[in-house]
Amino acid sequence: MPKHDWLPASVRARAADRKLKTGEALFRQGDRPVSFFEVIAGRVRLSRVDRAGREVVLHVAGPGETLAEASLYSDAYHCDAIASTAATLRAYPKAALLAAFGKDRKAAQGFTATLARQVMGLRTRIEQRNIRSARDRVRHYLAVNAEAGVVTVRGTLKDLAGELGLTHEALYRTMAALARKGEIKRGRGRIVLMRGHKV
Amino acid sequence: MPKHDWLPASVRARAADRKLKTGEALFRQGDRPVSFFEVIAGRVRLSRVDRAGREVVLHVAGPGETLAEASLYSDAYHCDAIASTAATLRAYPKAALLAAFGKDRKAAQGFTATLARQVMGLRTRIEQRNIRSARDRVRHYLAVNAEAGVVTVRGTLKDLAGELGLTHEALYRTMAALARKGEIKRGRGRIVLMRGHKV
DNA sequence: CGAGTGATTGACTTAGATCAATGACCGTGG
DNA sequence: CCACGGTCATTGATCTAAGTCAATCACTCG
Repeated sequence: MPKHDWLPASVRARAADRKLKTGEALFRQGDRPVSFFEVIAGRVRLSRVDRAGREVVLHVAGPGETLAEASLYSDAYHCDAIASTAATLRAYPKAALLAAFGKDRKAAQGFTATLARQVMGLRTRIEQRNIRSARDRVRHYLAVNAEAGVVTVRGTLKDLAGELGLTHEALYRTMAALARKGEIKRGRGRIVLMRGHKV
Repeated sequence: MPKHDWLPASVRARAADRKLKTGEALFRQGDRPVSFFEVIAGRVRLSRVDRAGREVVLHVAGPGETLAEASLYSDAYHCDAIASTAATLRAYPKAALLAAFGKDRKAAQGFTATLARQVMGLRTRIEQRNIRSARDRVRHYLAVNAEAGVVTVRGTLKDLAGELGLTHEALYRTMAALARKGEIKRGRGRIVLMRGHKV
């Protein structure tokens, strides 16, 4: 997860927190962006309303995620941001941020590098979703996220299931099957990949 | 799709094209990045090899796409890039690009804005993949990509099926069903959303 | 005029979603 | 201190939507 360590102190100092109740809007399509947001707690969804009047969700941002970064470079939001749960947001003034980028080469570069890394990570996740089989999807996830053959699971398995685009039941079953076959070993919060198992 | 119009002429001038045969490597994990690549034709996959010796694909880049942007800010590739088909790549020297960003505020900002837009687009695609039902997935796609109620299909429907994470058969059937219900009207290369159909 | 590919539809199969139930583990408030 | 409500983890049974295999038709391109 991005640590936002590229944020210069000058901008951090001017951050303001804002709380939203469920269903409350942070901004609406067409509003002029004055801030750049980071989700501290809760969940906020970005959505549009289609011609048939239905809401189309573009993204759901959770804690640690950042919101509508493209709006930093445009003068109107192109979607609504609405709290899906009670939520706390950290608002960084857009002007201060842009000014900092102008002055501070490191800050601008840090921001760009963060985005570049995000792009690559997101593409990897999409690639993962192209895998139909639950087993191979899990294998792909494990292979991509392993450090020296060990995957550390942050959060609950239910969350992981969501990230993988599986139901939690499917994930439990798949993990159980892999463990049964000796492909992995499970411990609290960590999964060890056993190398050399027959494919 | 990104037009790369933020690329300053100074960098464009120093671009060099390179052709790869199927299976040929553009770069390998650990190599020092000297260029930033754009796919002109063909397909190139980014992948790693896991502990069990299997290749894990991180991303497949097609024409117009850009490769390993994060490597601009790191001094070693963290994956291999291998041509999946015969391919043509455009290489922009990393040093020239970075230098241009230092001098030319507009260029740096353009690059960052492009990345920001990509991040949002990719997140929307992931959101779409969270939708299980083929019908709703197609509906989501149409709603997100419609301009004034009309979606222009670029490329073949098979390609679109791939982008949606569906088999082409499933897509054909779903589209036929939506057309039958009067939800959409199809013409060559375009799909018209009919508003006011009952949900 | 074939050969190759996209578009389309049918029949069949299956993997994974859904519904459901149970046990383990908290935290918490009386 | 413990009983209770909540969530996670896990497993079983069932069902269905989408994948797979297959065939046909319309094109386009040398």
